[in-house]
Amino acid sequence: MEATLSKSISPKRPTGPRDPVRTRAAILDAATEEFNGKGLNGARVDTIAKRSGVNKRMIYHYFGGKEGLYLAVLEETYSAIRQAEGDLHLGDRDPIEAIRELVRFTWRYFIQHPEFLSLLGTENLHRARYLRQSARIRDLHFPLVATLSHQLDRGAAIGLIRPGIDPVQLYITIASLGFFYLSNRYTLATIFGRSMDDPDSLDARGRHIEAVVLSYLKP
Amino acid sequence: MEATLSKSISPKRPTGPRDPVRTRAAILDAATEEFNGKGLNGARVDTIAKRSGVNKRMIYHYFGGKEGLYLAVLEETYSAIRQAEGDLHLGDRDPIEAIRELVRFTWRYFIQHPEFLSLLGTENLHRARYLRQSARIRDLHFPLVATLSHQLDRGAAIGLIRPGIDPVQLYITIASLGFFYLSNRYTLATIFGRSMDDPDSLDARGRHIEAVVLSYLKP
Amino acid sequence: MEATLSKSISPKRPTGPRDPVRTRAAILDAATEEFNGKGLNGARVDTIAKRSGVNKRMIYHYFGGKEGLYLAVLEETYSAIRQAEGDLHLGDRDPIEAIRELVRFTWRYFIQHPEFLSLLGTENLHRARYLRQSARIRDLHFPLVATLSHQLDRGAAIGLIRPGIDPVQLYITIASLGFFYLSNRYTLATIFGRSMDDPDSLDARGRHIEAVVLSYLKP
Amino acid sequence: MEATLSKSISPKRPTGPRDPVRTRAAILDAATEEFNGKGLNGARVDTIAKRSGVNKRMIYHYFGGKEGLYLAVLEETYSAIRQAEGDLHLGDRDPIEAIRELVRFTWRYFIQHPEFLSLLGTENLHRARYLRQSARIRDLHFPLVATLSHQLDRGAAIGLIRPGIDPVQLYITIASLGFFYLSNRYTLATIFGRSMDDPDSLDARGRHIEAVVLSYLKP
DNA sequence: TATGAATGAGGGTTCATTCAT
DNA sequence: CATGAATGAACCCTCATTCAT
Repeated sequence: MEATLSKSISPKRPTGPRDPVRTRAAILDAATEEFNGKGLNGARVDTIAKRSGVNKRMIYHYFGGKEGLYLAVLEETYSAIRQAEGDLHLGDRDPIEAIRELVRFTWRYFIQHPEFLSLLGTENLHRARYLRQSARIRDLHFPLVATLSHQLDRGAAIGLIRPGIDPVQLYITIASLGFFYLSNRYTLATIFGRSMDDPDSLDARGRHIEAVVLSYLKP
Repeated sequence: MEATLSKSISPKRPTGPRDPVRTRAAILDAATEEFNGKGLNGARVDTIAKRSGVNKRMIYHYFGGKEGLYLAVLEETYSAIRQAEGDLHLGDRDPIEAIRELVRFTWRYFIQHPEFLSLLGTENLHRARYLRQSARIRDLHFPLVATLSHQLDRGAAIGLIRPGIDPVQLYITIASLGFFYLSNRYTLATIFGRSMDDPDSLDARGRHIEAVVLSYLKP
Repeated sequence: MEATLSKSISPKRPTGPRDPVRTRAAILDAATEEFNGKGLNGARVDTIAKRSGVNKRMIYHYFGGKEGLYLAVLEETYSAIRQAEGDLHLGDRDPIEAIRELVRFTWRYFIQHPEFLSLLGTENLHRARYLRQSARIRDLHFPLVATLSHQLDRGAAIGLIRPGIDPVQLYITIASLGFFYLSNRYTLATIFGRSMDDPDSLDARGRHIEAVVLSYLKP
Repeated sequence: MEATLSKSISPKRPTGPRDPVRTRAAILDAATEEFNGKGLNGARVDTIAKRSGVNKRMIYHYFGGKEGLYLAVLEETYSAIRQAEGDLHLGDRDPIEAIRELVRFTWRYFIQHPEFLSLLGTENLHRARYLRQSARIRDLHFPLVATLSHQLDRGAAIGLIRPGIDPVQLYITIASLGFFYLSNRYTLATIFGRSMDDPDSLDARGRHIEAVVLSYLKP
């Protein structure tokens, strides 16, 4: 998605006169790239302006400032994953299948969206000071919990899933197993002296995660 | 440990005349506190100097600069957890007991040492650029892997543990389940609208983690 | 020229709103004064900013940094002397006359432009590390060598000038005789206990230089 | 001379306890090297201490400070060239021969002692502020002027040398022709795009200088 | 005599943001 | 809507020098 945007918007050519939508998108896109891997403090407003081919002043016009821009990026990022998650229609499947699919999707999404991991890391370093200001963010997560809760109940009722599992706890576990591996892969590779990045390692981790979660679901 | 040092060294009083060991320790201590929660870019050398009660120049004298100091903090932090881990003497216990103890210890340690989580987050944002320069770091982790491997083998031999478990994979999982919850508790609390910090929640998470890991070990 | 600029731009009054050309010139002017007599290391960016009446940040905006500014000053300085030299139209005169004029001009120019001497001294202390990065500098000196070469050939052909004189060697000699006297006048005055600065001494040196060069030209 | 000292005093090994003469010499030697090519501002007291294998405090003990050390280096440097010059016994030769020998010696000495050129450049950048404080410096130069004056008079009396030549003026010219070429060789090489450093170029310049001076002497 | 830890005053540079056009 | 020159506050780091041992 990011690559697509990068391709469609030349970083050198100005966005052209008077195209607010495009200007806004270009800024957001460049900002996502810059905040990812540089953090909030490390990111440079100048770099974002240059990369987006937009005048620096526009960032203040559209987003109020660096922090406003950062929050917009954060919201956009969360919105994107929940959107993709919703497209899975997990509610329509069998309980075990639904959870297995969520596990696989989460792992895949984390691999394909390093900016999601990075931005969350940054935001937690700041103790969610910015995310907390978001009005939309809570609502974005109701469906996920509701669906998971529904499937756990159904699975427990027919004896396929251990009863009493907290859906939030379970989701955190599903996310944990992939998130930590990927976001900490650099230090992990260093301390264990072993690549974490190559396709084989990623596959092995994916299978391991699935095994861990499904073992836990068993009654 | 940090708390202890913080208490014994007044931030206002100078470290006293000519006490290199104490000066070095005071700097390291203040730096750990500053890098934790501010990150590498956000941390201020001036603040570290002021908090440690030593002249700013001494930081350059002892650590070469901000980055050298940061690396020293990182090494110290890793060293501390591996040290505490070693004190558990996991090799002397029964396999399941040893792993259960490692799970509990890890969770406890993460709770009590937020600076460990924070520093690792920061270092991974920088893709382990600094940690990679450390010569000692690999050696620090041999014992952990060796012990875990040994216990997994023993457990598998007597039919108590599922065979074929990769010890590194397992350790990453054990760490994941606590690390992600704690380091991301701020965004998690925000998106799920539920406290993650109170004792009850921490206890519940601890029990959940233990259940997940032990389910997975079962043959 | 420098004096003129210094007069026209008050060091206290800001350069006025939004006048890039003037801002750039003001910085360059103040920098020439500061590098002259302080050297590269001794010069202070703060002083340059203050003297030029512009914000310190602008120096980085226009010149990239202290060293970039220094190189710009260097190029400007070289450009100025070659420009003035070109205005003599030495190619249009008789050979001996042309060289005599070059000798006189060079001496006069060195007296009137102490910053030229000083900057070259500084740059040679640094082994031309900065000048070497200049793309324009070579081209600036082609005409001088060409003209001198032409006149030496003509003079030799009609028997007025000793044949076989290397134009570069001759130019270096012409410059030497004035440059060394002026740039080293402070130590020379000290070791010989005799003023080198007063008009009479300067006149005497000028006549001496002319005599030396013309003696050498004779066949 | 410098090389000799550098060889006899290991930069790593401390000068040993209680050897004032050796300590002083080691500092002076390292300082000459550091001031040469770095200038007064660019030179670092720490570097001098490290290179001389002597504690930094000793520099303050023996020379009072950086500037005192610099002056000592300056005096030492002047003293060395005048000493070597005196060893030529120019007063005992024929006039033309004596001057030719002085020209050759000066050129050779400048080539072999780049620190002499560099230090004089530095000192003149500071308008001889430090050298002027030296009590010895004047006396060091009497013999040179006296000898030169004597030989010029003798040569004029027997019709071999143009009468009325000012010995100081002549000496400055002799020094100029070599000094400028060597001290400015870096910028000269850059602007003329031609090496000034190789043996052939140095030889050519030496012959040129001799020709210029001798042409001028002719009645 | 000798050591090296400690100091305080700045040096160059960077940055988010504002302002005139 | 758009530009990029201009700003001032800090930030990291350096250095000559002094002090306790």
